[in-house]
This record gives sequence, structure tokens and C-alpha cells, in this order.
Amino acid sequence: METKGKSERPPYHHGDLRHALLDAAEKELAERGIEGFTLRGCAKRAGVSHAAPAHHFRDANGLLTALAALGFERFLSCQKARQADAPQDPRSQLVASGLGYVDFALANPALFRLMFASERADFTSDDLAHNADAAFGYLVQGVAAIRGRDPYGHTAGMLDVMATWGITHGLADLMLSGRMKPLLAMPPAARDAALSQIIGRAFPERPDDR
Amino acid sequence: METKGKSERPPYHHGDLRHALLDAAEKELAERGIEGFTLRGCAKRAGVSHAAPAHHFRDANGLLTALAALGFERFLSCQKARQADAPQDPRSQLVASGLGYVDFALANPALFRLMFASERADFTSDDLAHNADAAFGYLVQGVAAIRGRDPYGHTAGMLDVMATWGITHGLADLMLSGRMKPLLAMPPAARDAALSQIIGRAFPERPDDR
DNA sequence: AATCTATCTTGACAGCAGAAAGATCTCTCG
DNA sequence: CGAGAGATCTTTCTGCTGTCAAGATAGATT
Repeated sequence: METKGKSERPPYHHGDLRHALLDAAEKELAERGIEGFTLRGCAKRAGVSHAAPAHHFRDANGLLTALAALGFERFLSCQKARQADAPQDPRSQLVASGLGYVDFALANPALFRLMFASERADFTSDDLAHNADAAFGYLVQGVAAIRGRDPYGHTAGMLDVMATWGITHGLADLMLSGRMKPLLAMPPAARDAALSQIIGRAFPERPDDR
Repeated sequence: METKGKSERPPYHHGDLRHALLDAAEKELAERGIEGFTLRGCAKRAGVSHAAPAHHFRDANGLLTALAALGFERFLSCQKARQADAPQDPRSQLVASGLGYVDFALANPALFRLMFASERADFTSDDLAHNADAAFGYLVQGVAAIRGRDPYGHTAGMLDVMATWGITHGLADLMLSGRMKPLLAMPPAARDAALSQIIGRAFPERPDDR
């Protein structure tokens, strides 16, 4: 109970190392990017030896996979946050979720890349696959609300889904790589307006018009 | 002039190591992905010691940067190839270049990621910056041909450019990560038709309609 | 109290990038 | 012709990485 007399050594067992490692991994990812990510760096951040993570995550990619799974949850939260401030009609709601999509990407660039453009996250993992599917399902449901029927099964519906996802994702990804300078230079309100205008093109009133 | 009598040792000087390394790097990238890319692997492929590349490219990122610059040239070629087979009206031409965009991404996934989503390619390099700008300029010019005036300077024009680029890039990138299953499952002709329909939404007849 | 199991540390190894120094070839200029 | 000079390539070394194996420690169970 009392101290050892000299420096209080950290306890041998961390207590919640799993959480601590996920936090550390997120910071590591944010600061050094996915290509500079290091398992040893995460361990050091969490104040633990370099081999400790292996007990909670199989290997470096295992840690990244768990982090990506968490990412998809926050990804959905960002979309819902935008929707809460938007009008309730289906079109406004779908556009708002697109704005949330971009919000998340800009706020967590490396994590976004891990989730959408990396081979290191293992999508056969149940956790990750489940959360990623949930995000996709949310999009489909948003499109269904506009068109009034389930987009699955008929081509026009799938076109709407792919157009919406494609344009939102493309804008987000290009902004992350520093392209889309005009958008990046705009003040927030103007940027939101421009993004909304573009995203809205994905689901025109007359979907079959060319 | 005559042989040494035993095994003919490869010449000390390679002759065209720079080219050989670029070829090797492309194969290395295609086979092991950007995250498995190794400078030593490239050297071995080119039949040369691991330190030889340093004389032609500063370091591993230098080699990748040169490769990305080459990539942007072929990227443009893919777009022009599609346009050659398409009707000459501006809209068909712009859609065709989008199909070429996707062609390139699907044919060179890792290279595409290097060009658009990696921190390893150095875009301050003159070569790379020049070729990347050329690709972007080509897109802008394609949009200008539709709208009849230079998209720069006025907001509506920039919206057209960003919408076109965003939707094309988004579709390509998502297909690369194995999403967009419906599109990937289609036979080529159907896929082209679907992609064209979606890309066309980026520049509607009445650009201001919501 | 004794043992069992999960957790964490230490030490080792192979592969990697990059730097430094030396070897080999080609070329130019006297 | 031939002697530097400079470019090209190899060898060697250092420090970092991920992963594995073996040992130390703590908490839980019985």
C-alpha cells in the first residue's frame, strides 16, 4: 500500500491497456500518418514494452483493424450530427450526411485513409466488417427515403446509391490529398453550400435524364 | 572481348539502370502493393545491389515520385484512348475521359493509390507536379468544352469541374477498395453504361437546378 | 496457501532504409 | 596513347522496425 520509498514504478499490469493502445494508435496515426505508423511507437505512448500489444491485438495490422472499426462508428456519428442540424426532408438529410462524411475525412485524414484505402485493415474481421456494413446500410437507407423504395434489386436504385457514395467519397478523398483547392480555400459556410450543391447532383429529380 | 572462361559476370555498369529500376518498381508496386513496396526488392529485380538506386533516385520516395510522374502520363493516355472511341460531342468526350480514368485505376491499383492517396510521392518535384497539373488541366478543358467558357473564375464553372472530378475519382477509388460490388460484378459493357450514366450527373443540363 | 492463467518484460532475429567508404568502369584531355 | 577525373556500382555499418520465444509478475481460483 505505501510507496516503495523511491520512485513509484508503474504497475506491472496496466489495467486497460487495450483502450490505451487504441488511443495511442489514433494519436500515432494522426501525427505520423499511416505510412509512418509504428507499433513500437504506440507501445511507447501507452507506456508499455514493445511486445505488450501482441496480447491484445495479434499484430500491428490487428491494432489498425480495431482502430478502423472504431473509426466507422465515429464516421456514422459525424453524419448523424450534421443531419440533426438539417431540415427533415429526405433530400436535405442525405445531403447533410454527405457533409458529415466530409467532416469526418477532414478531421481524421489518416484514419479515413486507413478505412478506405489501406490494405492494412483486415475487413474479414467481424467487428470491422459489421461496422463498415452498417455505414453502407445507412447510406442505402438514406437513398431509399428519397426514392420511396428500397434501392436494392432494381438498377436505378443502385445507380442512385453509387452516385451518392461516389461523389461524396471522391470529394472527401480529393480534398484530403490537397486537391480541390477552391473548396479548401472557402470559408465553412460557403464550402458547405458548394458541397451540398455538388452532392445534390447525385440524385436528380428525374433520375433517368441524361 | 572473349569470355572469362567461366560464368559471364554481369557488367559492372548496368547501362540503363534508371529505366530498369522504374520497370522493377512498377512490378514491385503491382505485386506487393504500396505498403509492401521495398527499395531492396526493386534493386534485386533489376539485378543490382541495394544501394545502387541511390545514384539515380535520392531515396525510396524519390523512386516512387518518378514512378508517379510516369503514371500521370499513362493516366492521360487511358483517358484519350477512351475518347478516341467515343462520339465527338463535348459531353460524350468528357464522359469517355471519366471511363478512361476508371480504366487506369482498375488496371494499376497500387500506382493509382500512389498518385492520389500516398504521402510518399513528392509533389514538389517538378516532373510530378507538371504531369499532375497537366492531368488536371485536361479535365478543366473538357468541362470548358461543354459549358462554352473557361470554368476558372466563376463559381458555377468550378462546381462543374469539382463535381466531375469528384464523382469519377470517387467511383474509381471505391471500386479499388472492393466496394461498389454491383459495378464490379457487371460485364464490361453494362458497367460502362452505368458509369456513364452516373458520371453524366456531374454536369446536368441546367446546372443550377437543385 | 498453492496453483493457474492472463498480462507484461526482456532479449533475440531478420528485413528494412540510409550513410559512408571503397571498387570498377568510362570518358576526357593532355 | 595514357593518366587522371568523374560517374556508377558494391560492401559494410548503423539504427529502426515487426515478430517470436522465454521469463517475470500479478490477479484469480480453488
